[in-house]
Amino acid sequence: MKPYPQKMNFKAHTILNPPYTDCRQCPIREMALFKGVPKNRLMWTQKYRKNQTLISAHSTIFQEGEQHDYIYTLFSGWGVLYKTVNNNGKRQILRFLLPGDLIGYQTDIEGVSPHSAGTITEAVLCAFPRSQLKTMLKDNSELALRLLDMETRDISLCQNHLMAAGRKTAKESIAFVLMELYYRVQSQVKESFKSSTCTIELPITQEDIGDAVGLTNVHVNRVIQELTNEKLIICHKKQLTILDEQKLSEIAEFTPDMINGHPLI
Amino acid sequence: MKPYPQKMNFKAHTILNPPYTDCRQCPIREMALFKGVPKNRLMWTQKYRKNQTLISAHSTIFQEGEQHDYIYTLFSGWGVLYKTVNNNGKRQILRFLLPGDLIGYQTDIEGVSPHSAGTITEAVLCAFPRSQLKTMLKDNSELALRLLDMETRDISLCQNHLMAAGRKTAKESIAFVLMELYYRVQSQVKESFKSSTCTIELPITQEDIGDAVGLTNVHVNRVIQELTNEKLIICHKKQLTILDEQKLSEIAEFTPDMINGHPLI
DNA sequence: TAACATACTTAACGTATGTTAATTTTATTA
DNA sequence: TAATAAAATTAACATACGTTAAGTATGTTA
Repeated sequence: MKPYPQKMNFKAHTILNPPYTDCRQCPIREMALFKGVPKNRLMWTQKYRKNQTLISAHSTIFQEGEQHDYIYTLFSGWGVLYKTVNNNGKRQILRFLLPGDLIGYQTDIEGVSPHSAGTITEAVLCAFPRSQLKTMLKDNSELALRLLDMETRDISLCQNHLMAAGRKTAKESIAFVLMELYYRVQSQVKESFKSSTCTIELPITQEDIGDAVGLTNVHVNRVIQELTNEKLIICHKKQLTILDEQKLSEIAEFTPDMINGHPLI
Repeated sequence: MKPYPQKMNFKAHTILNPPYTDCRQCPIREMALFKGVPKNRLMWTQKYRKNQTLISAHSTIFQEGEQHDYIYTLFSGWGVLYKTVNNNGKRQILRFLLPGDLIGYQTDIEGVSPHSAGTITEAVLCAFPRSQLKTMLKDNSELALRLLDMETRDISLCQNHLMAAGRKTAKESIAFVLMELYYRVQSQVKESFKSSTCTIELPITQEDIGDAVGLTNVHVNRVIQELTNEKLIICHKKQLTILDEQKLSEIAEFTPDMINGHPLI
């Protein structure tokens, strides 16, 4: 197997054009860290935040082993958190990042990140200095509790993910990834749209799916063909349609409350 | 493969003989949740905690899908956090539990646990009502920050574990598990003993190791024989000796600061 | 100490998934 | 629109790990 390129095919962190949004007007705030903070107390966010940055697809946000002084909120687009096994050059995707997700909070005591973060699609990031966050958490226990909830959700996602990678067959774990992403996306769209469609935009490659659960792109393709032939899904041109939610849930052993049981809204 | 028994061979949660320890005198407090709380403010812990319970080896603490009103601190002994794949009966160990570890904080919004917890050896647990903890966290931002640090460490452990299960070979991932446990145990013993020995008590079975990284007990055995023949380890009668820390670290891609970078003491 | 259960060890064989490589489809850029 | 790169698809073949099973060592209980 061709090892995952060390220098990535990612273009270096490219800031294309920084737009700007007032935190008080932020349409995704209820999914993000500052959920529930009253608008008149969003002064500090306004004061300390960097302007938003628009980043091209397949860029690096930060790399494993690096220090970085900012923590980020994904405002729009998809991203990915991953680690690379140096011995064999393989990549393990730890998590797909969707709007509202916090990126870069985790570091060791020296501020070094244990994983890399990058974009999958073009994306907009909000940034906040880590030092400021620490102060804010100390002074504001509600914010600390909110962050605690987010980290607790991340542990649950990671544990489910671990079970998929460690103990599920290829078919089960691929079904699991698809269902998880399907529900995470669905939980972000408005209630009114939720039941109206069973198709989502899925901007990831089959290699990404494989790197999430420890399979090769070739084998992921075999399984996706199988799921397609069984009329469980249609997965084509970055669109995923779930044809048989019931059966797919059984194969994946996925229940919607793995997502909805840890709501971020 | 024989599926992991649904009803476990675990004896039902057996309280053998409840000892008692004053929180203010607790010898492991610096590794546990209440680290750093001044002794004169440990009143609430004294007031609300249940007496310690001594639990026999291979018992269930709580089960996946159950509600439980207490959160626990492992005072002594080893435990394990796991999930079971219903489809194929396999067990995925999420984490080995060592003294100081917090058990049962994670639940969904209805208070249902996403995983099971059990003991490996005889163990002593401290218990605290979940409802009280919530209040304490709100009133005491230091405690919330401490819990946040513990959860952040758990995410890191889980992410490393995920990489081992998903992208490492059998040899690499088994070496990884051994190194992680070796360092976690070493980080718990006093500084003075640290360098004096490279042997630890390892009370787990080869099946446990397999269930942690997605391998069968037979294959774990093959690899352990291989590591033994290469004079990297001695693993016999629940004792593990690291003969070549350097080489083993390279195989596992394990660095001590994966543990020490998130110190709980 | 005997009897039993659990864990470890080893071997022979099976299979799910990996590897390589060629072809086709889809996306990107000139 | 043509030219090129990236992703998906398919086939033939290779292998790391799983399965089964039998034997040995170790731990536990009567």
